[in-house]
Amino acid sequence: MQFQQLVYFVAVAETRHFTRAAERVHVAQPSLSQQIKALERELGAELFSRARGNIALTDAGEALLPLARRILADADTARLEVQELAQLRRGRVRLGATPSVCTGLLPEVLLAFHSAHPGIRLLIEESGSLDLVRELARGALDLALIALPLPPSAPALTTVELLTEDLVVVSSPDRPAPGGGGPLTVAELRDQPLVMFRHGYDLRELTVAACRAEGFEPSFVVEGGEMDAVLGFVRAGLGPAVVPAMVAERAGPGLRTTPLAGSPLRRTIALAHRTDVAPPRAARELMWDLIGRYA
Amino acid sequence: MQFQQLVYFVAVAETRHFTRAAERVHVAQPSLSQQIKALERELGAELFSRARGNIALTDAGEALLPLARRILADADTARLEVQELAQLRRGRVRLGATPSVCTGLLPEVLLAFHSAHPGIRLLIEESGSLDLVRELARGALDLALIALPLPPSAPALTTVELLTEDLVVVSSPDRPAPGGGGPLTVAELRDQPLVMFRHGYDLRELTVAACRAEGFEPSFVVEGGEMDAVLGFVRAGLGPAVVPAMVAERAGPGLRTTPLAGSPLRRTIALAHRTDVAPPRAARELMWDLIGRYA
DNA sequence: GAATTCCATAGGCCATACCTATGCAAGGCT
DNA sequence: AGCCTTGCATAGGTATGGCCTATGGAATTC
Repeated sequence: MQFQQLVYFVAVAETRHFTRAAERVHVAQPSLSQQIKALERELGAELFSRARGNIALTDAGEALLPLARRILADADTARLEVQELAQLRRGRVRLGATPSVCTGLLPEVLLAFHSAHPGIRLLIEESGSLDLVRELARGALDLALIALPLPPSAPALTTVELLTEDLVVVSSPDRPAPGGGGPLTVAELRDQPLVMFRHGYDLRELTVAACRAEGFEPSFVVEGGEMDAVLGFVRAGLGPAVVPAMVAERAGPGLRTTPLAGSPLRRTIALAHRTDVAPPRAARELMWDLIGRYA
Repeated sequence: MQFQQLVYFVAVAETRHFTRAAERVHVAQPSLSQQIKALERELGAELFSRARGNIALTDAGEALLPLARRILADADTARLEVQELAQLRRGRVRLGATPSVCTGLLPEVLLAFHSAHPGIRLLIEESGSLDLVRELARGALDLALIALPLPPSAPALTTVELLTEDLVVVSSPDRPAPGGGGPLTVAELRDQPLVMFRHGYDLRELTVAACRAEGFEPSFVVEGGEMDAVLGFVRAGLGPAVVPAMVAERAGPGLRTTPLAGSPLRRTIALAHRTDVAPPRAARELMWDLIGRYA
């Protein structure tokens, strides 16, 4: 059984006429006759009663017709669906990102991507790098934006470095500037109880690690909030916080930004995906957008 | 798109392995690779992510898989249904017959046919010849058993004469034999009020026509019943009736059968079907049974 | 009865599906 | 580290078979 044969069969069934059916499907009449005959031979039953000028379906033809139509409709549907996926008219991207990335660089990229491909659903998972790597490995995510280096448990992931950004100290302009106004050193944070993120933010691990490298354990005024809450606490004057420069820029008014001297605190944001399976078409497109914009 | 390509595609999707999929569908691995590639080219999208030892469906492949399965299942269903029809494991015969034929010759034929082909539904329409011919022409019947000659309105029907049978007079043994015991002439029915069938029985038209040919109009004790009722009335002694010899034979005890002298009353039962369309396979089989048994 | 209509058949051509042999890249083993 | 195995892709040759044109043959029409 072949798709062409079914097309021919349906054409004859609908026109009740071999010659006109042949015209409709754009083949010579003998070719159509042959294929109908081949189909009949394969199925072991006549499909049409060929009375001169009165072609009619036999009972076997009657039984085949609805199935043939459905098969052809399914084939059309398949072509259409696959094409829509390929042309990014449909689909989804499951993107994981750390909270600071979600706040910082994602919004404008996602806006541009969504404008270009309005049919693609964007599913964002906001988690710590560790969780994101696990979700990637499980296949629950197509892509993830994480801070390098990868956790040691990382399975076979491919990473593309997108950007390295400095971390800065934000504080309330209503309070004395930490360190007196100029660039700060990490050591100067020793006496500054910080507003700190909840566990899971790699910013937290990064900051704590930098303090420990300077020989002290940082102290926290308050800890546990998400990005927005932390900025709010800082703005209210609870204390300074260490955030990515990009976040500080966008945080709006009411915050003073102080760079860290010699940029000892940086982080590298990378795009990660599984090495063993290529990301879906839509995800590859988003990867391109990200790489083109930042790398 | 071709059925083979879908078969190969499903095999690879299920085994997640080109080489094993090739074994499963009994082709060489390069052939399978080529066909998958051809399918991907036609659809305009990759269907598998070919990572060494980890073949996985892409999103396009995910979209295609359920449709491919359904198409293949439909194709199997089509093959099966058509075969079952062809092998008389399923199907139906719509058979029309006059009431006397239904009573007389149909039962044993239908029993034999049903035993041979238990999957075939038998739909009997019991009507007068005129109605049967009309139903045949409409395509509402596959076959009809009618009394010849065909009504003048008969469209293009092919008839096969099955049998010619004498009509006989049945009467109650408790009453004096009509005509005194020997064979009767039609003329002798002039003084015999008959038990007569309802309109629609060709036996009625036949009998009345024979009487008129002898120059008299028959009179009826009672009229309007079906075959069983008529026999019952005769058995009860209401009067004699003219019935086919075959019916008289089967009518059981309680009836006296008197032949008509010189067999002036006969009828020919024929099998009729449309000339322009061949009857379905099952109907042809039943035709063969009828012709083999009676012609 | 000649013409027309319409499906089937015949024969040649070419596309393509299949095969075997080989290439090439990635792990795994000694 | 280097060889071997595994596994998909590629190359080239063969043959099946689908499509074409030309023709046959039966039934209907004028």
